Amino acid sequence: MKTVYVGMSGGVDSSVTAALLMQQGYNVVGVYMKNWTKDLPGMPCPWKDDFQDAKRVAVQLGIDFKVYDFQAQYLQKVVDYMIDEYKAGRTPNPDIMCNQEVKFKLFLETALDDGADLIATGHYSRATNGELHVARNQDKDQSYFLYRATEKALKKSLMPIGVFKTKEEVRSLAKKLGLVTAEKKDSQGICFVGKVGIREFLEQYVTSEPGSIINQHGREIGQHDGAIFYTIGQRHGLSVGGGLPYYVIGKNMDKNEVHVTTDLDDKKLWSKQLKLTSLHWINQAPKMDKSYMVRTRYRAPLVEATLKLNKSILTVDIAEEIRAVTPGQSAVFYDGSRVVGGGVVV
RNA sequence: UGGGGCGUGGCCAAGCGGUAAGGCACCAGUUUUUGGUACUGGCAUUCGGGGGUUCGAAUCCCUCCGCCCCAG
Repeated sequence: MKTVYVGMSGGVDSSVTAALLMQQGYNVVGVYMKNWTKDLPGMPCPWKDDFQDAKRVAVQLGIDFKVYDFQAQYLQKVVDYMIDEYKAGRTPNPDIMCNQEVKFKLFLETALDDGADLIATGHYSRATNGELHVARNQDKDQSYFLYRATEKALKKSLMPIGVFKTKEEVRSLAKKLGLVTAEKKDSQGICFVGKVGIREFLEQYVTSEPGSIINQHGREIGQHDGAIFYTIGQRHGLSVGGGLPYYVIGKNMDKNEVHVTTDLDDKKLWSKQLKLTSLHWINQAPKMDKSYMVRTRYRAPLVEATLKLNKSILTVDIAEEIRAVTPGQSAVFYDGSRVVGGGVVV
């Protein structure tokens, strides 16, 4: 009998994951990854509740339960990365980094050393034969966040939630099994900070100064309180009114300027070509003479693209214009249902 | 100082005698395991101040205040 260590976050999905694997005959061990426990002003960290829920489900299922304390590594690999990226004027995706460094590396290695044959997570995605595929539930598909997992890690990973067509099925199964997390609300926001906004989080770690907001004609139309807080395509939070909404089209970190436009067709708001770095391919590198489907943000519709590699930079020509492509964010390629890999927008 | 124009919520802006459109911003919520987007809802008992005419005024009259433009 194979032993699977299931990452249990205290949510429905990972609860059902553990239950399903038991039914499938695995020896299941539940693991709560303690990644972040820090309270922030006005928003206590929900880790204790989540931990309790994970533990309760483990007890309900009658499986062993462990806690892995990854706080130090999480801080270094995910939080520091995130803060550094923001400081550099980019917009990072901490959850992708969390999957790459913590769930499918640290957790995997720790579990294997601990006696596991495999690990499992509650992701809406499918890991089969070292390949990563989209979830059957197209709406919830989380493969975007997983493109930096390695083939080696995927060979050791199970994602049983990926076969469900709807979230309702997962919930009703949880209900049928009487799991205490059956009705728990989906989590959102940065995985570790909970509902706190990114801005409130950043304010704890960086100092910022007021700067100019410049419109498409080069006119200063207002002041912001730190260019670091803004990202491409953003509309709210500028506090400048009068006529049409303003969208961020760029930043100048040296001058601490935020550039905006009221023109929805502004060239700087749309891209037909991307430059990617930090490339990561899962099975083998994509072919340069073939077209793939790509998305530059979670849940965005897939668009056709062709790739061209020179040195370590991948140039991607897209079939249609994509709005607000943002440096620091990831572009992920698909070949049918299979995730090919991707890279980070320069 | 003369001549003209304007002053409506934080911003832009309709209304020009019948009891305050709309947009932006903001706030709340929905969607969402990043950021962002989008969607829904909320948001002026009051129209620069004061007085008057009228059944009734932001809309007419008087006056004061503040802007803007053109003159000389």
